[in-house]
Amino acid sequence: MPSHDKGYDFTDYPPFAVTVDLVIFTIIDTRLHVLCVTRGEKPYKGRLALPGGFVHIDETLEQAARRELAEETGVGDTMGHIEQLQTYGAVKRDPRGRVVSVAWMAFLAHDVLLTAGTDAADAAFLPVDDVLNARLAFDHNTIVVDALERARAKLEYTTLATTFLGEEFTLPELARVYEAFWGASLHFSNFARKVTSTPGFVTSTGHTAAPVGRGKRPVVYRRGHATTLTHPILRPSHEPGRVT
Amino acid sequence: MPSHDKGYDFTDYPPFAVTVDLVIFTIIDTRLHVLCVTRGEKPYKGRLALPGGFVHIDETLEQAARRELAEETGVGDTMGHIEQLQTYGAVKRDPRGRVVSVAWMAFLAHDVLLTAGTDAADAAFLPVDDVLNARLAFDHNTIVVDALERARAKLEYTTLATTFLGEEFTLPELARVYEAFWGASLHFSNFARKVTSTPGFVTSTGHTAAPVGRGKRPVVYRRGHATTLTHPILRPSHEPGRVT
DNA sequence: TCAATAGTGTCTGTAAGACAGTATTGT
DNA sequence: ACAATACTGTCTTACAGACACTATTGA
Repeated sequence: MPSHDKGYDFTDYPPFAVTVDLVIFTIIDTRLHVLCVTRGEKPYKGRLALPGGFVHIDETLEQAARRELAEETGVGDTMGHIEQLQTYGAVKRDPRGRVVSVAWMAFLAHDVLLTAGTDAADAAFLPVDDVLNARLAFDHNTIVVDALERARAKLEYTTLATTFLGEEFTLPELARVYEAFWGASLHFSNFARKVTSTPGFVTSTGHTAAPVGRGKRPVVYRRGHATTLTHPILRPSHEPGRVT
Repeated sequence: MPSHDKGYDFTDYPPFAVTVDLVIFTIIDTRLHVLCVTRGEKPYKGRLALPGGFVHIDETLEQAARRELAEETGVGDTMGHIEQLQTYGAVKRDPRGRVVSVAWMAFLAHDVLLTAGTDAADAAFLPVDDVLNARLAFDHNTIVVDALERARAKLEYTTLATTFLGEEFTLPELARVYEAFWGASLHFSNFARKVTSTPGFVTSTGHTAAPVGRGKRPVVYRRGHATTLTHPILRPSHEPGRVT
């Protein structure tokens, strides 16, 4: 029990445990995947769960999230994208006691994951549909649903789709990121025109990549400096994101 | 220290305190206000702060937020709008020890506040600019900035602006809600056409209200069933919301 | 009558969506 | 030659923004 001796007492607060849980998205072979672990301890032993763990007493929430991310995937701080999602605090969400969990969402390129050595043998990327249909531990199903909806919405008005790709990428590859998230095939010709005409979204490298199958060589692009889109790339469903 | 006797121990988790803090917005006389309290205890005694308090061991985070909202304003659960904003967990954000705060944002109509009796004499609605310029306790300045940006963005693509008004309202009143948040005068004629042509945004009552000054009687509307807007009402600045 | 408020009508520029057409590649 | 991929061009429709104009009210 911490006593900081500053003229006031702090011994009578309700004792909580605080954890972080991560929804780590990546795209493997045009399909969206989420990192899951199999729990080796009670409670929910043997069940699928999101990676996460207790926040240390001397680290911030973001440090805890990045630490867990590094432990499970091996990627460093500069890779990809991470942001706080929401905090879950139902009274009985953890049978061990009162645990509040700060959920985070991370976007990673899959080729980064291949080079980064992960020693977590119990962790695996599963297709998002399989994760949604599985019975996860705790309230992790809810967290995945919330993260997915938030991620889908953010792709519309940010340039974060590029974080799923390497340093260099082609427009068809970028389009497949959107399609993986939205589950719909978008009109590529209009997509390409929109992306290239948005200032700061992508910049051409001038050279082309190897042809895909028997086709024209696609132009190779890099990320631009823009982070938000004035004119969003809307989902083909034409329905706006449900916002909570 | 809770021991639930389920075959595993839970005594070695780091001890945290969890609080909720509320950014309660309302519009008074066309200006945006935020509820602030003056702290009567250490730390930061005498300083302005956001209303909030410790989460009880047997209540959810949302219950704690709604309890604090009711304590400070006297409004019930069905009034206005409340949503979770973000959680703040810097290591030394509270000098008493390790406190994680779940921030919430609430939208309330001012006339509701007048009828609801509030017994919190230390609480007062202050103009948002004054709050932003004041040195608040803890990291509450950051929380207010984050809440304001989130609120401004949500007005664009939701119908939440109506939560600042009574059951019945006029289009000029609704326009002034947007102007209060965005700090810019919008083109009212286009605004009125857009609002009335958006299905489910507002429904006309058929009758008119008293004239404002020497002018035409405005038509009285009620809220529609829509919650999100397919075609957002964009800020006149034409800059999209900065998203973090 | 005048000024202030609350709209309605109209015009223009821009962007989205559909889709035809062209260029480049492997088989 | 043909099919597959990666674009470019064009057309239509819709909406945003600007602004002129009308309607109603009090001073």
